[in-house]
Amino acid sequence: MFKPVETTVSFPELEEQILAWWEDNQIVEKSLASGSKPFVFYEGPPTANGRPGLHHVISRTFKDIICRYRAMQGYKIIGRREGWDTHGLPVEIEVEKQLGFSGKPDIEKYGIAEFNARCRENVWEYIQEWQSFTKRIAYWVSPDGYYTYDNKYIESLWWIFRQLWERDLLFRDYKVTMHCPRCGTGLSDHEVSQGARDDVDDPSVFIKFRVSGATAPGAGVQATELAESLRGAFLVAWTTTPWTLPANVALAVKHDATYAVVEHNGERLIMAEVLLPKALGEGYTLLRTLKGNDLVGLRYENLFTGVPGPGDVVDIITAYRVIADEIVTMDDGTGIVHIAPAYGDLEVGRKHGLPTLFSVDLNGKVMPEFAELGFAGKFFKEADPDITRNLKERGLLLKSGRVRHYYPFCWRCGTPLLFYAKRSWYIRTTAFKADLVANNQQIHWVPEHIRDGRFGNWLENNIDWAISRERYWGTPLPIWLSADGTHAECIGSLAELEQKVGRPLQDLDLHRPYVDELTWEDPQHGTMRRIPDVADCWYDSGSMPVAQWHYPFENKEIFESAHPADYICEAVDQTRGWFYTLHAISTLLFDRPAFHNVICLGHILDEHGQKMSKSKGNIIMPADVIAQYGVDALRWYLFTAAPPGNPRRFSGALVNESLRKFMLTLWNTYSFFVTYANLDEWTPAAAEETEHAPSLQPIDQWALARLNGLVRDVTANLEAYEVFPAARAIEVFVDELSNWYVRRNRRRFWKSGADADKQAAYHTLYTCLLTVAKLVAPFAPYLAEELYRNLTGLQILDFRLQIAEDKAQSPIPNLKSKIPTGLQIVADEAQSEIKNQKSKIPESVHLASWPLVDTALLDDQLVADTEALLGAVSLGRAARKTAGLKVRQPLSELWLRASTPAAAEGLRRFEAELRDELNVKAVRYLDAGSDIVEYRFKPNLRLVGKKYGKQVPALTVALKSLAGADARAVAHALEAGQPVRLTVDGQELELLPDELLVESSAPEGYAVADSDGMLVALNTTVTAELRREGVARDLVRGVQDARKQAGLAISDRIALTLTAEDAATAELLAQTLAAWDDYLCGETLTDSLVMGDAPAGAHVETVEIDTGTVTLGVVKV
RNA sequence: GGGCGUAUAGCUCAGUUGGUUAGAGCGCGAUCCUGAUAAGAUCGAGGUCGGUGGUUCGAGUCCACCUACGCCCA
Repeated sequence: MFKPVETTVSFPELEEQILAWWEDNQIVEKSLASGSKPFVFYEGPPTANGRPGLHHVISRTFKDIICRYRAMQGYKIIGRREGWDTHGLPVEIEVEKQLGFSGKPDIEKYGIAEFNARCRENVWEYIQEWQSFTKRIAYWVSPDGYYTYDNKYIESLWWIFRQLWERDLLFRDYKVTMHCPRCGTGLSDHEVSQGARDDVDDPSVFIKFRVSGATAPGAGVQATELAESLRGAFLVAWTTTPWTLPANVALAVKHDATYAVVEHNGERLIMAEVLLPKALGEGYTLLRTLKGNDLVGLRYENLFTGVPGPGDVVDIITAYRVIADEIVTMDDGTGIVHIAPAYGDLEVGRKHGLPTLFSVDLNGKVMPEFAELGFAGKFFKEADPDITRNLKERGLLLKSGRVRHYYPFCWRCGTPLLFYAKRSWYIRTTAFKADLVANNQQIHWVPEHIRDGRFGNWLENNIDWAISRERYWGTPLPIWLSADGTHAECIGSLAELEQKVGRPLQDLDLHRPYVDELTWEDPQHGTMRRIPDVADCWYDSGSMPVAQWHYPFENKEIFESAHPADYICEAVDQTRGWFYTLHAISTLLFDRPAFHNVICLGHILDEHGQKMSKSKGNIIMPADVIAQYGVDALRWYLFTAAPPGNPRRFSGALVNESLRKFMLTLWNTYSFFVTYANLDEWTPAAAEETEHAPSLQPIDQWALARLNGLVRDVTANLEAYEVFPAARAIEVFVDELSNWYVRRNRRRFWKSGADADKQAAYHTLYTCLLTVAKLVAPFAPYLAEELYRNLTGLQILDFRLQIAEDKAQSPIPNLKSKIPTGLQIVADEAQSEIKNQKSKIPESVHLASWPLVDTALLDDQLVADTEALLGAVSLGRAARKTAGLKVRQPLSELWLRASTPAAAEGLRRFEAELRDELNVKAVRYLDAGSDIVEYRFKPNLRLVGKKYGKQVPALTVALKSLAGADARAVAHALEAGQPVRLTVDGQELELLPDELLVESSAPEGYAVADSDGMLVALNTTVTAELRREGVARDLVRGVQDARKQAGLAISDRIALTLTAEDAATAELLAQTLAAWDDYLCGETLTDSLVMGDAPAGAHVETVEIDTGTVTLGVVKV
């Protein structure tokens, strides 16, 4: 007995009920605690200061499905817990907005302690929404999670810093940031893009740099000779920022571009040949040309003398030379680019070993060192004319003008921004580039192209990781610097810090400003103070494998068994975010990857392919979709819509399609099964008795073979983290189960009695449904649970237990409300007996075992034969369509030709199915012996192509020209499995049977359809006898329809009256009934059949037969 | 500007190592089937597989270049 199942179902309601049941029975907790073999998962932490969106649904469902799958396989999932990213600029900006702040000075005034306290609260702003969302989408993680602002978490981060420090991997260098000289703060990329304009009026100056005649160290003889010959010539560079010229240290050329030396107004100028006309117009004479590479190493006389940064020792010999770099383009200017690392070209400078020189300070003022030149103290933009005038006076200005172009401004105050090289802390990842690349090769990426594409390239072009941020709400860098700036220490634990400051710090909040207040005296170097920077918050999340366990201070065993992860999953934008930081930290600390498998998700777009954003108003909230269609439909859509790496367009309509196409199909099959199983009082115990029983029909064997093939394929795909093909395979199976197996076998279920054949059908369908429920469990956890718990009998056991408990409590229990309609339960057992039965079955599908393939039931040949059968059925219907013969009209014969002898063999096996499905009396096979058709041949290109190559076209022609007796002879040979000799281009070839494809013409007078080498021809002659049989079937259908319309139960018996509208119809009716009245009565449960008008109260319907209308009257008896 | 990805029917998407007539679902039109189904079947309209060139007996598939869009970086 099963709980009755209605075909109408509200999935959102069902899901809410199951959710409540999960909670009442601690299913999540039990699942989290289950398993033995370890499987390691890392939760990539989101920030809870925004609301969860669809992109969170997709990443969480893809995380969830793999964890569920592994749990069902008996793995103990380590790290299946919440994680929260709590630090960083986005949080600060949110709080700044709330407080109406416009920059760091406001924060300092407000107080760092209060500001950070607000940040700490802000990160939990939507935590409740996140938690209920997580629960509702059935993302099963332990709420006992990690969060990055926790003191313990930070202590682990400090430990990592210390490891790096000891290995000299933490260092200080310049970093170019966008800096607002008025606000005195760096700006994030986001802020910069808010204030950038592309029509800014700026100077456009062409500067001459005099070639000194010397060369940089390491230059060869040729370069030395060239330098000598070019002595006194000018390299011409172009800039829109003359204020950066005092910081110039090099000139860059493009290595493979052509440069010209020209005579112009009595001077020799050097610049890119293609840009000569633009820069100089007409008045010049070409002297010679050179490649960019030839110029490399030339020295020139510096225009000004830049100032080294405080504490820097600069080796000036490395400056004022020509370098070749990829940043140089031939788009505008002169093809020679002026390089000032301090103000934007830092990477170029680092790559070529150039010094960093300054001329403007952080307030945007020209430094006092330039006082003699008259522009010291000027705001940098205002120094432009002075510098230009100075160069003009010295004869170093070729020409000057104005230009409109892109330039960034502060979004708050409108001040032009400086590109400014500031002191910054770095992790020396470049020292491990080879290891980063090698370890990446061990990672299984889905999709694969990320490994050597986006991620691989990123690693190949690795730059040191700038780790420090001049901000407030973040992990404080544990570096203390002496007052004289020469001594630094990195603290690796709280205990060490306590020792330094000489007092316990148990109650210390490891954030600014509290850690900033801790100082100590160093005997040699004076007071040690913490540097003010905090860590890049990507460092926080990338360290989570270590820090989430407070390693190495606690949980050593857990950590050691939980690194690397077996699986992680996030969207593609994390290649340079979390994926990279995990990988980098793991490689530097442990020399191994942080994860073995990763699914990299594409972005979710709206239905027009636009990014979802607040400003466009096209955001779809997950809660709305879930309320309408349910979580499973949404999840199923996400798994089946597209491979996960692709971007996907989203709309509610698409989710609805998943619901109708997949979920309802499965539900209705399930409902069909339960309805009839209950009528027959069939139980799973009966199934065990008929296992492998000979009464299994071929179609049962097919269903079980298909099912086991499905288990095999789904398992293989999930093993490879290929969720999309796994889900699609299930979808196809469910469709075939419903629209082939159930449709073909309905009669076996509703016939009376309980013979072995019926048992076989129940056994087969039950096995398919229960196995599918388990396969579906990781994908659609609610639906699977409902199916599983009813099919295993657990739901009924629960009802019985409920009744038994109520009876024990109250002598007259009122149970009606608790039992579904239609369910008869008599529970006389003791509670202990029911509990005993329950205990034998895992209580939830998510605690059940993943299905194993029963290889004995696999039968690829049978599956292939059925596929051929389905193809033949489809062609037969098409042939009927063209002939205008409905399937209800029986026909005498069908001719069939398969594409290969093997396929023909398979079709013979299912001849009965084919006859029945296409309603024909006989199936005949077209072979070489039947000469009603002409044969044609084509090469099987897949085989022949590789073997014969260029001869293929000639072979095709030769085959095409075969006709008549020759063709028949070839067909004979192929059927006998013998090779065929054929002369092609004067050469005799021997073609094997597999290498040819046979086609044939349609027989005369038949309705024909063909496809892929298979042909079906129907004899369209309808004899009087066939016609009567057709009419009988029309009548049956009409009566059945009338019964249904009259609202009769399936088992109700009726009295039937029939009236024809005219004589011809009456005649046909009479002839039909003479032969078919038993059939009609039997099919429709008719006890009495009377020709004549319907009695009063009868349900009346009409049915059309060949000659006219017949009126039916149906009365229940 | 660079890297990566995507481009196939009106829409959403499949398309195995290159192979014979490029598919599915939705939508539209028509017909049919049905005592599980909110369903199903068949047919039809709808494709220069983004473009150009190349390799090959043969290209949606491989290569080069170009175009559009997306993401990341500069």
